[in-house]
Amino acid sequence: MTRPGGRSARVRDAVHDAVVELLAAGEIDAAIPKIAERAGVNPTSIYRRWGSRDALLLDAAVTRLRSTSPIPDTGSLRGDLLGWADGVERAMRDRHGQILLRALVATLRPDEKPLEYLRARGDDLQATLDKAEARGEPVPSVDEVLDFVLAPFYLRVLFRRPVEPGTGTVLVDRLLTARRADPAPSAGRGG
Amino acid sequence: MTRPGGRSARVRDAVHDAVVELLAAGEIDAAIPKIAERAGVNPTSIYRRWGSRDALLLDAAVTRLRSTSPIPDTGSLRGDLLGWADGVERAMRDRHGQILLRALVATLRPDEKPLEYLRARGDDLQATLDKAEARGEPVPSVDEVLDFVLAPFYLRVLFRRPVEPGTGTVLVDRLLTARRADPAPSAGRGG
DNA sequence: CTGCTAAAGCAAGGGGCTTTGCTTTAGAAT
DNA sequence: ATTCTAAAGCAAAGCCCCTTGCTTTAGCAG
Repeated sequence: MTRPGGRSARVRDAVHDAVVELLAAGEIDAAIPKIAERAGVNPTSIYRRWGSRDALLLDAAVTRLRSTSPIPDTGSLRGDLLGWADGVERAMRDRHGQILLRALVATLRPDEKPLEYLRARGDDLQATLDKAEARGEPVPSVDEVLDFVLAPFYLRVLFRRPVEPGTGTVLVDRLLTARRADPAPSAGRGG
Repeated sequence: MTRPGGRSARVRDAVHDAVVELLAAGEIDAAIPKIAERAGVNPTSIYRRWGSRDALLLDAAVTRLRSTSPIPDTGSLRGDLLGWADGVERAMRDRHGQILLRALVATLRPDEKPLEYLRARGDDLQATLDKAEARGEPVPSVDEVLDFVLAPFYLRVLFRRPVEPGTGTVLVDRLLTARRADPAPSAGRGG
C-alpha cells in the first residue's frame, strides 16, 4: 500500500462494501466478477490485489471488525469489561457484524497460525488485566475472559441463536462472580 | 432415501469420506468433480443428490457429528456432564472433528432456522437436566451449559487455539461451581 | 507544469464446473 | 427367477470464472 490515499483506498473500500452488501443480501457465493460489478470496479483489479475470493473476504472481515469494540479505560476492571462487552454485544446484534464474523470463521484455514489481528486483541485484553492487577484488583486470565464472554457471543451468532440485549452484562458478571467464588482451577494465559 | 441399504448408502458414505479426506488434506475448495473422483463416483450422482457443494458439506458434517459424544446416564448430573464433555473434548481434539465443525459453521446460512440436529442435541441436554432436577439436584439451564462448556470448545477450534486435555472437566466444574456460588442472573431455557 | 509509476481497466483465451437427456445397473418386490 | 424402478453412469454442450499481456489512468514527486 504505497499509495494509501486516493484511488487505491477508494477501490478497496468500494470492494469491501460490495462484499458486505452481497453477503447481507444472501448472495453468499457471489464470485469475484459479481463483487466487482457491484463495486463498480474491474474484476482484474480484484484478482491482482487479493488473488482469491477467500482472501478478499478475510481481508474485508478483519478490516471491518478491527474497528469495533475497543476496550475503554474506566478505572475499574468491571467498567472496562462492561464497556468492551457492550461493544461486542452491539456488533453481534448487528446484521453486518454477524455476517462479518461468519465470513471470518468460514475463511480461516485450519492449519495456519492464528491471525495477527486476533493476537493483537488478546494483547489489548492482557494490558487491561495488567492495569487492573496493578491497582490491586483480583483479575481473571485472558483465557477466562474469552471463555466467559467472547465464546458465548460467538456461539450464539454462529449457530443462529438470538443475542438478547444485556447479554454482555450477564456474561461479565458471570466471569467476575466465578473468580470471586473460586479462584483456583483454570489454566495459564495464552495467545 | 427409499433404499437405505445397498449401493445408495455405499455411494453416500464414499462421498462423505471423500469430503473429509479432501478437507483434511488441505484441499479446502475442492469442487464437486474432484470430490467425485476421490470417491470413485460420477459427478452427476453428486449433483443430482445434493445439488450443491455446500449442501453436501453440511450433510457430511451433520451426519458425521451426529454420532459423536452422546450424553451418558450416570446417576448424577456431574457425571453425565463430565461424560458428555469428555466426548466433546475428544471430538474437538481430533483433526477430523475440527474440520467437520468448521465445515458446519462455514456452510450454515445466516437467515435460516437453526438446524434440526442442533435442536435435537439441545433436547437431549434438557432431558438430562430434567432427570437431575427430578432427583433434587440443583441444575443450570441449557443455555448455561452451552455458554460454559460448548462455547469455549468451539471458540478454541474455530479460532485455532489449542484444546488442552482436561478442558472438559475444567469447563464442567466452572459451570457447577458458578451455579453453586450464584444461582441468580441468567435467562430462561431456549431452543 | 511535467514526468513517473503503481494501480486500474481492457480484451481474449483456456479450462473446468454445471446442466441435461439418455442409458445402464443394482437392489427390492412379487 | 423375473420384473420393476430408483439411483448411478455417460456424454455433450453452455456458461462463466480465472488468467494474462497490454493499455490507460490517476496520484505523487520534482
